[in-house]
Amino acid sequence: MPTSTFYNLDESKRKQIFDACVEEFAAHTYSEASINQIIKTANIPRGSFYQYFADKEDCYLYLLGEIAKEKMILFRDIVAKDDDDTVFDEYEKMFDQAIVWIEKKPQYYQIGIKMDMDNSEFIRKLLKGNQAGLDYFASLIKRDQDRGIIRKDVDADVLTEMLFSINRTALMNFFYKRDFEGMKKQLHHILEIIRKGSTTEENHV
Amino acid sequence: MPTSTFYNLDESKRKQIFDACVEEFAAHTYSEASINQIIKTANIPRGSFYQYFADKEDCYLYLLGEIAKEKMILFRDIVAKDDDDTVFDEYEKMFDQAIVWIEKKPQYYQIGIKMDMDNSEFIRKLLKGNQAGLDYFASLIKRDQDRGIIRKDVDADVLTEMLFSINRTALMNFFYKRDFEGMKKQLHHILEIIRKGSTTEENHV
DNA sequence: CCTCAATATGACAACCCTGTCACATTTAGT
DNA sequence: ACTAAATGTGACAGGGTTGTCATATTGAGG
Repeated sequence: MPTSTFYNLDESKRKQIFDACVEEFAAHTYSEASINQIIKTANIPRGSFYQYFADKEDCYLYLLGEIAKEKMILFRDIVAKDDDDTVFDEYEKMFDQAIVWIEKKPQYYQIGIKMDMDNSEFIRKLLKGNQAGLDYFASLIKRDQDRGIIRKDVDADVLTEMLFSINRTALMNFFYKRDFEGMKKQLHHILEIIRKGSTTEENHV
Repeated sequence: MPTSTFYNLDESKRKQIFDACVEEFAAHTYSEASINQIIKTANIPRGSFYQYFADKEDCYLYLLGEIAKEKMILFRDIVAKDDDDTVFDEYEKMFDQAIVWIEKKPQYYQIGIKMDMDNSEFIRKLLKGNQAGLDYFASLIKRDQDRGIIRKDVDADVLTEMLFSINRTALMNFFYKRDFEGMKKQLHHILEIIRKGSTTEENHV
């Protein structure tokens, strides 16, 4: 937690510091990010930084917290759920949301990428708790198996992993190429393959 | 290139240094790896390191070269090709090979993982040239489309990316869990889904 | 106006790192 | 045995990092 001193600051100064953190943690891994750089960008003296944050970890957690808040606000009312949606439909909707997020705040997304790239103990612990999404998707798949949409011999966990693995790659690609329509089409195509397979009917032995 | 002095060393001493490099670069990213640590592990003085290698890059390239040599030797005669193989069969064989490699030399594989994690200019350049495999697979897919095994409306590049993305995730998983049979089964299951799809026939509209 | 707490500040210690270089030692050839 | 080249060596310079702390400044209440 940042100190009360930090929260007593002008909002403009707080933003100045926040922005400097975003810039640094988007450009570098947690481990590689430099407080020296942050204070230089934010234009505050070294001592002040430590008046506001206990240390680098404190600063990083603050940053993640703020980003999570913004994300919450952005997506609060956007989630249009349709009970007829299959897991694939929901997946596509989620993907679209992710793309909106990336386009709106590319730097925040890059912070996530860099977070994934780090393998310090601190970050590994932080990432551990992030597997709720996986369970949610596995449950959707099971639901669709009960509805008779997905074959029962498909392993829900395996399919979940496939979807997440592909999602990761696709978002990464999007991030670098920024071809919104192309990416949506490509993902749709991938889901078609996962739905119906890639081989001709004769080969569905 | 290491200096001639290095190659004039006893093989045992060279191995000692090589092993220290493996240990360090398996545990840390290229950027994070420390020459200090290497010389400590190899038990050689600082000056000697620079008598053998121009710098860290030189040392790393030497390491990669040695590993590539070993890999070549290991796989020289193992590649049993069958003209009736589909791209999926070849893919599975490749996966098996990768698993053999990981089981034989887990540290070498980890060096690869750590290499992927680094994003220094030097490593990025190094990784650029590594996309030959992708093209090869795309060509196999097109071949199977001509053979009538894979549907023509499937985009070869998209399918290639799917396969590689999944491969990556699967190998990563294997690396951490080391469940050989489980992993093989899981990959087979994934390929079944990619072949035949995951939905019931009624839903193949 | 004066005092005391809150806040600002940059020099500093302590710890990393890499690459160099003058000097010591070993080895090979005459 | 003597010389010259090859090799071994660790102190050092110059750069980075984080977190601390004594001191300066500011602001608010009596």
